[in-house]
Formats: sequence, C-alpha cells, structure tokens
Amino acid sequence: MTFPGINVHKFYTITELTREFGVSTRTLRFYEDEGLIHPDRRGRTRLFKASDRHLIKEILRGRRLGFTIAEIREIIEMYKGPPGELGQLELMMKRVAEKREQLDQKRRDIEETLAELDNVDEACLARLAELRVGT
Amino acid sequence: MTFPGINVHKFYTITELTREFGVSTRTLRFYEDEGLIHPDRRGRTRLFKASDRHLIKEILRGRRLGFTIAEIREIIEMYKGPPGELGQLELMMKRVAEKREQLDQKRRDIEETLAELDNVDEACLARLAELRVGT
DNA sequence: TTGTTCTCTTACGTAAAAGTCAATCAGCAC
DNA sequence: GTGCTGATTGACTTTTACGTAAGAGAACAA
Repeated sequence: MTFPGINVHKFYTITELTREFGVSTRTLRFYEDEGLIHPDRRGRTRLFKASDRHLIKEILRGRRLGFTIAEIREIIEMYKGPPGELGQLELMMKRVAEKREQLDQKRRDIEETLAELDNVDEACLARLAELRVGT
Repeated sequence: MTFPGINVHKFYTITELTREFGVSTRTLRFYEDEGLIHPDRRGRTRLFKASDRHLIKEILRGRRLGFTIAEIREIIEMYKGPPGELGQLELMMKRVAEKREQLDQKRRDIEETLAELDNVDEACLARLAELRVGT
C-alpha cells in the first residue's frame, strides 16, 4: 500500500537547507564527509531526503550542546536501531546510560547557571531602583 | 570585625587545583592569559584564592555546556556586579536575557535528546526480550 | 651535593570544525 | 551564443583551546 503524498520523493537542495538551518554549504558537505548524512545524488548534485534533513536537526542539536562530531556520531549510530547480538546490545545500553549521565550533568550545569543569572538580574533591578530614587 | 578562619588567606597551588578539577596546568594558565582568573603571586609562583577556585568551577561548567571562552568571559563579567550607569545596566539586563534564552534552548535540546535515548533504550530492551525467548 | 618535585616562561604544534578561494560544470533566460 | 545562478571538488587557511617540549629557578630530602 502506498500513501500518495507521503512516499513522494521530496528532495531538498543544499541551499534550501542552509537557509532553513542557518549553516553554510561547507558545513553540510563536511557532515557528509564525516559520514553523518548520506544525501542522494543526481549527477554530482546532492539531493537531501527528509531523513537527511532530520539528521541535520539532530546534529545541530548536539552541536548546541557542545558535543563533538565524534560524540554526535555515536548518538546518531544509536538511533539506527538496536543490534542483533547480545554483547553489542549490552554495550549499546551502557553507551546510552553514559550519554544520559552527560546530559544530566549538562542539565545541572544549566540550572546552576540560570540561578546565578537570576541573581545578576535581581542585582540589576535593585540598582535600577536606586537610580530612580536618585542616589 | 574580623572572622577568624574566614578571612584567613588560604591559597591553593596550581597542582592542587589541577587534581581537584582534572585539568592541566596549561589550562589554568591559559585561563589566566585569557583574563578569566587572576591568581596572586608570590615571586613568580601563582597562588589561587578561593574566588579563583570558584571561577574555575564556573568556567568548567560553561565549557561542559559548549560555551566558548569568549562566551564564558561574558557570563563571568556579569557576575562582577551591576554597573552604576543606567545605559550599562540596561545593556547588561539585555545580555542576561540573551544568555537565558541560550540556556533555555540547550535545555530543550537536552530534553529532546533524552527522549530519543529513551526510545533507544526501549528498543534495546525489546530486542533483549526477543533474544531471551529465543528468536 | 645530588636528586626530586614543583613551578615558571616562551614557543612551537595540533585537532576539530569549519571558512575561503579557485576552477569547473549544468541549467535556464534572453 | 552570452550571461547568470547555483552546484561541485580540492586545496589552503583560520580559529579555538589547549598539548608539548625546552630551559631554568626555588625548595626540600637523602
């Protein structure tokens, strides 16, 4: 059964994606070189599938969080479905647990930083109030 | 009024701090070069105060979150207390708001990534169950 | 004294993640 | 055809955040 409009091969050009995500063509080609995405080709021209577009989103998310390309690759590999063999399966679950710890650490770091920014903000407001009264 | 045990100048050597935080001496000297910390000197030897130690914590926190040194410097500058002038105050509050947005974005990124890791974990568990039953 | 440990400065090296530049090619407008 | 736009590859350059090595000085132990 096919779903019209769903299985339609809608491709994105490289510039469409650079505009959508605010990155350069160099960056997307770099991600391809790194094996993170695998756009199709028509001749030499890259044709990005919806799945490529989605992967780019994930890459940029990882980038914002300060993960290296190597770490992002690790995460992306996990999304590719669980392996068949038991040992590999256990290894993957260990890796997932590790990533989770890293993310939890980052989350704590964010909360702490936000708390300190709150202090800064309060100090600013206090100083503002002083100024209005006329120091 | 002085508080015995509080105003005591307890200094840290550079290696004490490298061991505590798991960074190299090069890294701490680099942070000084970048103007992020300002340890005292006895002769040429650096003496790190409690405030330096605390700043190092903040720097490493920023680093874990993927902030550049320049961005970390911006944040640290904010902690130095609100400026006296009105224009500067408003500028700082704008900067605080911007950092907060960045941190909120990172937080969303973390939640999304964690959610996907949950999926991976579930898939792994499902596969594990299959294996136990004997595929 | 010799050795070990810690520290310093200066300087060159490096890995990651692109930026930038040059030359080229395909498709379309006029 | 000519010109423009957007795509490609390949190579060189840059920035960030340190690593690493060289050479030297102070402090303490055996």
